[in-house]
Amino acid sequence: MVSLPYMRQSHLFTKTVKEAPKDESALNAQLLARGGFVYKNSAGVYSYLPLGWRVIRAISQIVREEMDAVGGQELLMPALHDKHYLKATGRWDVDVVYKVIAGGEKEPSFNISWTHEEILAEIAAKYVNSYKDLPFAAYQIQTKFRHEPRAKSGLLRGREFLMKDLYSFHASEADLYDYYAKVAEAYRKVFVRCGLTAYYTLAAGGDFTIDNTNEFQVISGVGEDTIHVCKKCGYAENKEVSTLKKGDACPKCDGTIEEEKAVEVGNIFPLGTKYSKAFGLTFTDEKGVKKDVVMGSYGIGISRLMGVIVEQYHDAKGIIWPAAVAPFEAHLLALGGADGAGVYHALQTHGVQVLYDDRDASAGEKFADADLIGIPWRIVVSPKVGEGKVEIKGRADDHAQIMTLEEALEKMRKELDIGKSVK
RNA sequence: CGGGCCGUCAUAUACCGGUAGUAUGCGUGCUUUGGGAGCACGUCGACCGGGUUCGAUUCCCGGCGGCCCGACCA
Repeated sequence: MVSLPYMRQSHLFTKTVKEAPKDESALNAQLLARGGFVYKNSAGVYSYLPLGWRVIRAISQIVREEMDAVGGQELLMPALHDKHYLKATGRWDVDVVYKVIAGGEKEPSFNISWTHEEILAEIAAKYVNSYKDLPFAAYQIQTKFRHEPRAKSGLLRGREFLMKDLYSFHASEADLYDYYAKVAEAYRKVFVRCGLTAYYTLAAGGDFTIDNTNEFQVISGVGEDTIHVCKKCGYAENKEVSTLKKGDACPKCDGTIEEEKAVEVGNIFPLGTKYSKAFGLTFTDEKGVKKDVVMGSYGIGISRLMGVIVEQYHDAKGIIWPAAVAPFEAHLLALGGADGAGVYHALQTHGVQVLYDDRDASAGEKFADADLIGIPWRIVVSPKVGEGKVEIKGRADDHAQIMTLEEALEKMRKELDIGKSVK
C-alpha cells in the first residue's frame, strides 16, 4: 500500500506520550519516542513507525536524487552473506560482525550485512572485463548490522541502522579521485538539503582503508568525534589525525582553529584494489594489460541523520523539522468543534502534504502534539478564527496569523525552509 | 569489553521485611472546548531463577534487560 501524502490523525495508530521514556536519555531518542516516530525494540535497534518512516523516506529521497545525479545506479544487495565473502578479505573475524548459526549447525556459515564491499566486488567481477566497462558506481539503501559493544545516543549509534552505501569502480587512481571529489560535492548537497551544517573533515580510515579519508561532521555536543575546525573557511580535521590544536591559526585562511564535538554523518573512502584483488575484479586496459579495478566506497547513515536532525532542530516543546525532511508539510488542527474537512481536502487539492488532527481532543492537547511532532506549518480552523479563514503559524514562529486559505497557501510556498549553509 | 547506576500498572514515579500508593493513560457517563480540561465510577503492576526468613516486591547471589562513563566504532 502506498503511503498517502495526507492523513487523518485519528487513523494514525501511534500516539504521542507526555513523558520522556526512562530508558532513553539521548534527546533525539526522547523526542522521537514521545512523538511516535520510533519504537525501541532492543538497545540500538529501532522500528521506524509511520511518522518516522516518512522522515526516513524523505531523507532517503534526497540521498537518492544526489546519488543518481553523480551517476549512481541504485540496487539492493542481500543482508545474508555467505562466509566466503568476508573470509576472502580477512574480515570474517572482525568483532562487530554478527554471525549466523542456522538450525542444526555448530559453526556459523553466514553473517548478516555490516558492509558490502565484498558482495559488490564479486558481482562487478562478472560484468567488468574491459576498461570500456569503467568507471561506474552503484549504491543501495539498506540495513546494516554491527555488534556495537555499546549502542548509545538513540539513533546515533545503533546495532541495526539504515545506511546508504555507494561503491565506485575505476580504471585508475586518478579517475577514482576525480569521482571522489564529485561524491564529496554530492554529499555537501545532501546535507544542505537536510538542513545540516556539515564540515568536510580529514580523518583516519579505520577498518576500511589504509589511507586517510574524509568525513562529513556536524558539530554537536552529543558527537563521539572531536574535530579541529576553522569556522571561518570551514577547514576541518578529525582530532585523531590532526596536527593542529585549539587556538592555532587556520592553515587555509586567517581564521582560528577551534575544537568541537561532532557527529559523523557521512564518509568517503578510497579503497584501492584490496577488494578487487580478493574477488578477481580485473579489466584489460587499452594496451591489453590486465589490471585490478580501483574502488571507492561512500557511506551516509540515513537513520543516524534523522537523529542528528532532531538534535539540531528542536526546542523545549519538541521537534522542528526542516521542511525537506518533515513527515508532512502542514498540520491541520480543528479546534472548538470546528470541522476541518473542507480545509483538509482543499490542502490536498493544492498538493500540500497534510496531517489532519481530527481527534476529539482538547485544544491544548492538539497544540502540544503539534509542537512535539514538529511539522513545519500549523494550520488551525476554529470558530474563533472564523468562517473562511485559517490561522497559520510556522513551527519556529512565535506568533500565528489569520488569513484566507489562499493566502496561507501562498505564504507556505514563499517561505519554504531550504536549510542552512554547508562549509 | 572494564566501571557505575537502574529494573514496581500502558507511561512516569513513591513507599515498604508483613494487604503496593500517586499522577497520567485507558473504559463508561455527564459537563467542557484556544495551550496536555473537570467530576464520578471503573480498569491495570513488583523482569526471571535461586538463597536468607515464619513471611521477600523489599535483603543476598546469579541471569536477563536498559541507561551512563571509558575503550571501540557509520
